[in-house]
Amino acid sequence: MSPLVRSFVAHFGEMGSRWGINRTVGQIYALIYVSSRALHADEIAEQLEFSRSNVSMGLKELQAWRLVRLRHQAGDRREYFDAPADAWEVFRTLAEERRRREIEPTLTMLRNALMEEAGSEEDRVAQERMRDMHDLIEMLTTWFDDVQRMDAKTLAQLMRMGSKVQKLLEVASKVTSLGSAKQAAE
Amino acid sequence: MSPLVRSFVAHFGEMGSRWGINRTVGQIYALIYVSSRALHADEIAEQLEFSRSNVSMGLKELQAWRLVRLRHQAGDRREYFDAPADAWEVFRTLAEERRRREIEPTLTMLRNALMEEAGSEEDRVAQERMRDMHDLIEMLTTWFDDVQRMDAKTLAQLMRMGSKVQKLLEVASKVTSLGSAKQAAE
DNA sequence: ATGAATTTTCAGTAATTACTGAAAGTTCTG
DNA sequence: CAGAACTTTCAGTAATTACTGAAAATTCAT
Repeated sequence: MSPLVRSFVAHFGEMGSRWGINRTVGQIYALIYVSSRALHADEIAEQLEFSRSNVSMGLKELQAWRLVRLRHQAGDRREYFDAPADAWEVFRTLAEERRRREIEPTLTMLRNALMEEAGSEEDRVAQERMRDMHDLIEMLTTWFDDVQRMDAKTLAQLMRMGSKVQKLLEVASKVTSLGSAKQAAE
Repeated sequence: MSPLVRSFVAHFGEMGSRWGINRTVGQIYALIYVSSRALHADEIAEQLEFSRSNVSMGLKELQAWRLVRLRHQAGDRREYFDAPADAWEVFRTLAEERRRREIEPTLTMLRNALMEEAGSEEDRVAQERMRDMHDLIEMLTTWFDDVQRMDAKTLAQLMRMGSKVQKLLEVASKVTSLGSAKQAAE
């Protein structure tokens, strides 16, 4: 492993452990991500100096996260793994998985809590806070769904605009049916 | 603690441990967040059945994340803690802290790696992947900065629009100087 | 200053999580 | 279908992380 790859892999190990992902899994992913070709488990074990079984478990987890893909090479029985190179795709996958694993269960818990009859003033306040949290999460995820549905071009355009979109919205509101009366008043 | 609060606290404990945050810290935060008034460390220790010192450490960490605020009550020497109730503010704080702790160091690492001379074809490919990742992260954070600078009204409007913003952008591009030639061609 | 009330630190221990090697399982080839 | 090539599982152990209680430090009132 070159020093370049080594530092990338090490950094991802550290970062992985700050997220729920464990260090070795982060390193395995990093190695596959920067690699120009698909790798098989023995190569990974050798390069990172992990046991073969550790690599096996790590790959299983990365597959569960859909961050790596299983590949087969003609005339070779071993399983090879590579990772999508498109960073935006990776980001999207991560977002989807986190949503499924963390966001959805949280929303379910909050909804259940909000269905309960508040037994006290304390509970009433608690429910109020939970409702705010629920509504924010729902808004953010709905919005993110919409963003995902946009094509890459629109998205890039929107991002490039940044806060200038504010101006655009102001203008837009003046030409929509709702805005026209307001425009006349101004 | 009512069953309502108990389940909220328990859930946050679980979720905390999936993020880098440890379980007890998650529970302490959850308790403070849903509470109608500021709490002091002994109350928290008693309610969650943690040792006083564990609570002390947890509060220190939550303060470092800027998720709780230290308060003083007149005529009481103890330190009370509460949490901002506005969910959007909480989200923003979390995003800022994660950025400082995780995103910025990652960008630094990537920039350093990209300054290095690639010593091999393998390194060249690795740098290419790192550049993609760097550019995506930078785009997302720049964009997020812009979003943060928007006022709440614009933001809500933008979110409510969701993917309909695509139509708006199409229209906008036709009335800008750059878009006018394109429009003529169509 | 004294000491009571409170918070923090930290060394030791408990609990959890990660990792390994050996064994079992699977898949393919001849 | 034997056995070679490869992957997975899992019980045991190592490493890490979390938690506690005792002691030290801080803060404040008198």
